[in-house]
Amino acid sequence: MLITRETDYAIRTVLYLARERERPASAAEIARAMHIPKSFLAKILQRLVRSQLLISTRGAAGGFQLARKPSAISLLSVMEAVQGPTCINVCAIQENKCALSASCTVHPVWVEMRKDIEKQLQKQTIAGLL
Amino acid sequence: MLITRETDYAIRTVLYLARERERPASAAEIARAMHIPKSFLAKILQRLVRSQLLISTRGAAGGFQLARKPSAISLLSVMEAVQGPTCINVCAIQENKCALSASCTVHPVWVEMRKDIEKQLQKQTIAGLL
DNA sequence: CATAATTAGGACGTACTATGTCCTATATGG
DNA sequence: CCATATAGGACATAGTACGTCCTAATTATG
Repeated sequence: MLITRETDYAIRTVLYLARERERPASAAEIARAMHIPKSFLAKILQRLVRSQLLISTRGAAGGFQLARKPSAISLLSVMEAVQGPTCINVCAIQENKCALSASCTVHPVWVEMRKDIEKQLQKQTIAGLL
Repeated sequence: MLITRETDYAIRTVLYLARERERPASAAEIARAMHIPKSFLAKILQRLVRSQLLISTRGAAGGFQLARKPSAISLLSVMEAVQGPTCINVCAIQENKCALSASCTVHPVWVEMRKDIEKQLQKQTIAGLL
C-alpha cells in the first residue's frame, strides 16, 4: 500500500485545520469531525508538529493550527511527515536489499516511477484541495 | 509498498524465461539463477500459469515457458497476476472503506494517480527490459 | 493556588499481510 | 516402475499497520 490509513488521516486533519484557521482546534474536535480514532490521531498530530506542518499550544483552550499557508503545504510533505520517504519497492530505496540490483534492468523503472509519483504529490497542495 | 517482493520475483522469473525460450526451465533452475527461494517460487509460478502468462509441462523434463511473446507481456500484467489489482490506497479501491468518500476532495487525486501508475506499468514490456 | 483541559511521549496490544516452508497428490519421460 | 516435475493446500514466522492506554508536562480560568 502506497498510502496508509495514517496518511489519509493526516491529510484529513490538515484539510480540517485549513478551514478553521483563526483558532486552535483540539485533537478531540478534529477526531470527531473527521471520523478518526482519537488516541490514534494524537500520535499523528505529534508527527505533524515535529515535521513543522502544525503548531501546537498546550493547556486549556490549546490545540493545533497550521504552521504555513495551505498553498505552501503539499500532499507529499504531509505524507512524508507521517510515513517517511515514499516507498514503491524495497529495491528502489535500499540498494543492498536487492542481490541483483547491479544487473537488474527493472530497477531504473522503479526509480523513475517513484520520481513521477513524488512529483505529482508535490504538485497537489492543500489549498488546491479545498 | 506498491511492489512486493513476490512481484519482484515474478518479474525476474519472466525475464529469465524470456531469455531461455526454446526449452522449458524447471522451478529449481529458475530459483538458482534468479536468487529466489525455491518453494516460494513454486507458488509464484502457479499464479503466473493460472493467469496464462506461462505454460507449464509436468513430469520429468517438464518446466515453464512463456505463453506469449515478451513484447506482449507488460509489467502490469505480471504484477496483477501475483498481487491482484494495484492498490494505492484502501479508499481508492473499495468505496465503502472510506466513511467520507462522498465529500472527500482527496479521493479523485488517488484515483488519478492510480490510473497514471497503471499506464506506466502497461507501457513497460518484458521485451523492452531485455 | 487549584483544577480542568489540553498536548507530549512511551509502552503495549492486536490483526493483517508479506514471506516463506512443507507435505501430499498428480503427471510424465525414460 | 521410478525419478523428476508441477499442483495445491495447510501451516509457520516476522514485520508492519492500526490502534489503545497510562503517565507526564503545560496552561487558561475560576
